[in-house]
Parts: sequence; structure tokens; C-alpha cells
Amino acid sequence: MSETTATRQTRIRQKSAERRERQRQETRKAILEAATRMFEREGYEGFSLRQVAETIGYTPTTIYLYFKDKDDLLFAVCSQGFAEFTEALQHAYDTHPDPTERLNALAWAYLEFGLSHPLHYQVMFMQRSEWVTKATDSKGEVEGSNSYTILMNAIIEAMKAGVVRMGDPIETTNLLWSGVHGIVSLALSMRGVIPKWEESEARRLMGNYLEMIGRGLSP
Amino acid sequence: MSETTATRQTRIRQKSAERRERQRQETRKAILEAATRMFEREGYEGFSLRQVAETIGYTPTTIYLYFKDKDDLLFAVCSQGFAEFTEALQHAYDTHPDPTERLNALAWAYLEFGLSHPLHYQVMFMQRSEWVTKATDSKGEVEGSNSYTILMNAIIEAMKAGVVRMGDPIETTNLLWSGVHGIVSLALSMRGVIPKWEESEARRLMGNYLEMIGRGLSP
DNA sequence: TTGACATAAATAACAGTGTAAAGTAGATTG
DNA sequence: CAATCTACTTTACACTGTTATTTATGTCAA
Repeated sequence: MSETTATRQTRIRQKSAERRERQRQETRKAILEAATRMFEREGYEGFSLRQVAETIGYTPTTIYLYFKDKDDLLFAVCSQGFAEFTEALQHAYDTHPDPTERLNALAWAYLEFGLSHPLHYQVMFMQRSEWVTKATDSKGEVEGSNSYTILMNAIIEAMKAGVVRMGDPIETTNLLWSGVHGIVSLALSMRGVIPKWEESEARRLMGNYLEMIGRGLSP
Repeated sequence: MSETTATRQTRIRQKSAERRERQRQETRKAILEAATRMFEREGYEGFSLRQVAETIGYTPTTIYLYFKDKDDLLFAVCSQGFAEFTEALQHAYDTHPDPTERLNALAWAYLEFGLSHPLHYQVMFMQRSEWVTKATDSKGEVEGSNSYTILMNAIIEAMKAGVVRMGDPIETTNLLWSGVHGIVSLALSMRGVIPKWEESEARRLMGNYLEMIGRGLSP
């Protein structure tokens, strides 16, 4: 009997540990969600640890039990952004078999992500761009699944298909990347500053850009 | 006699007022210079009003007698950056009569400014891009003397000369602008983050970009 | 069941930040 | 000489992120 009680006790103990762990992940998730809402409302500069804590009825210091510091929390918020971004590109990649259309679709998806997640985009690629590597590293992603490599693969295939002139794939990827990044970052920077720079202008610019590199990159 | 003393007094009073005004501008300049040094060392996020005050032996509140608030001081720092930037572009414009070379020179000057003034560039065009208009407005510049218009004029002339295909000058300017901005901002964001992205990579990328748009924009 | 222990959360405190209101020596002026 | 004006400081407030310390609360073995 001592044996059965022993096993029962260990079972209970394990269940208990599981439940505690589950609860821990739950409050962690609650903090993260509150932080995300907070970030999407206030942006990078207005993001405040204490306010996040307040909205979910915790003391500021409690957050430190679940995240190393403010940066760590904000990075967790951004990680979701990176995941969504990669997913958007991957979807564009998967749904367009034709090499040329695929490249265009990737550029458009890139733009749409930036326009629909301006705050995320800005912190991911402008304010805290050092996180781009940290994000892909921490998720242990294989080479082929991060956003940069998706773009590069599309370019390599376009080269193979003979619709893009041959050359160092990395250089060409950087060329395309900096182009779309320039359009997106400029659109986000200038929206509300220069009247002309609404979303429509960003889209027209992207159209012109794709048209131009269609000529400039053709073999 | 009362008249001569009266005029003498008024003269003295005026000189005194002038001297006070001169001293006032002097301390204002001292604050601005300290702020500039501070900014170039600490960057946008690390920029602190109280530290600026400390380095020049003033109380924090004194700065408010010369600048409206922290933002106003930082904007004054940036204004110098904008002036230098415009000057660099203007110089590139003036020293290259050939339309094609002129466009290339403008792009290279743009890149060099960004690489040699990374902190200024980032705050001017990435963190606080709303100041681009404020800067040109406050200086009361004519249409033709700000950086954007320099670029556009170069493009208009390149179109007239038949080396760039006809089209809406504004659209083409935006295309070129977003391209070089993409290269510069990405270079600054990724320096130190991705090993490959040193300055040399930015320059190689600019070379490729100019080569490509040479084909893509040719008539 | 009780006493030791671990875990979660809160308190208190520190060193910063920008900013506004009130006070204070010293020059300027009638 | 007294009043006023000017440049500046002192004081204070409401924030910020972060650390060390306490206080409950639940878990666990004897």
C-alpha cells in the first residue's frame, strides 16, 4: 500500500507541477497580450512597463518574474511580429508558382505588412533592427524559413528561370530588400508629415518600383 | 544738456541691450553645442537634458530659458544636420554638370552623409522624420533649395537631356529617393547586427542600385 | 497535522527623466 | 537710492526602469 500511495502522491505532485507551470504560462501570456495592446496603442517611445502592469492589475515588479526586463518584454512582443511577417512572406511565396509573379507578390506582401502593422514594422526594422537576428536565432529556425531567405530563394529561382539576370543572389536580394524597405520605411515616416504620402502613394511607388526593376533586372 | 545726456543714455542703453542680446545668443550657442556633442555621443535615446545642462555648468531649468523644451533643443541640433545635408547635395549638384553623373553624384553624396553622420541621419529620417518639413519651413527656404527639390531638379534635367525616361518628376524622384534611403537606412540599421553589412557593403549595394536604375530608368 | 520550504506577489526604495512654479542674487534704470 | 528687470537656482512633481526586501500562500515530507 505504501507503494500505491507513493505513486499516487507522485502523480498528484506531477499534476500539481503541471498546473503551476500552466498557470505560470497563462499569466505570462496575459502580460504579453497586455504589452502587445499597449505597444500597438502607444508605440515604441510611449511603451511603459508600469502601465502594462497596471492594466492587468499587477505590480510593476511582478513583470520581472516573467521577463528579464523591459527590453525582453518588448522583444517578445516583436517576436510575434517577426513570426507574422515571415508567415505573410511565406504565404505569398507558396501561392505564386510563377517566378516573376512570386517576386512581385513578395514585394506587395512586404508592403502590406508594413502598412498594416506600422508600429511593429518600425520597431522591427528601424528602431531595434538588431532583433532581426535574435528573433530568427531564438526560434531555432532553419536557414530556409526566415524572411530574408524566402526572398533570396525566390530570386534564385527567378534567376534559374531566366527572368532575372544572373548575379550574386545575396547582392540581388539586398538590392530588392533595400528597395522595398526604402518604400515602406519612407511611407511610414512620411505618413501624416507630407500630405502626399498616404498609403496610395506608397502603393503607386511600389508599382513603379517593380516596373522599373522589371527592366533593370531583366537579363 | 538734458538732450545730450538723454541721447547718451539712450546710446548706452542700446549698447547695453545689444551686449545682453549678444551674451544671450552666446550662451544659447553654448547650450546648442553641448547638446550636439551630447547627441553625437549618446544618440537619440540616450540624449538627456539634465546631462547637457551639467556639462556646461547650468541647472536643467536654465535650458528652458533658451529652448522651449527637450524636443525643441533636439530639433535645433537636427536643423544643423539638415543644413549640412542640403549643402552636401547642393555641392554634388553644382560640381557635376552632366545629368547622368549629377544623379549618381547626388546618390553617392546622400550615402556618404548617412554613413558619416549615422545618428543625425537616423533621427532626421527615421525617428523624427516629421522634422523634415519643419526644418525647411523654419528656415524660410525657397522651393528650390531644399534637398528634395535638388534631387527633383536633377531628375527633371536628366529627363530633358533624354537620359532618363519621361514621367511624372515627383514619382521618379520618390522612386530614387526611396531607393537611396532604403540603402542608407538599412546600412545604418544593420551595421553591427549583420556582419556582412559594413560600409563597403552599402557602397557596393549603391553601385549595383545605380547600375540597375541606369537600365530601368533609361528611355 | 505540523513545521520547513518554495513560490508568487507586493512594498519600499533608488537613481534617473522632463518640466513647472516660486524664489534669489545682481545688474539696470528712473 | 529704491524699484524693476534679468539670469539663474531651488524646490517640487509626476513619471520612468530596476533592485532588494517582505509578506502571504501553497507545497511537501516527517
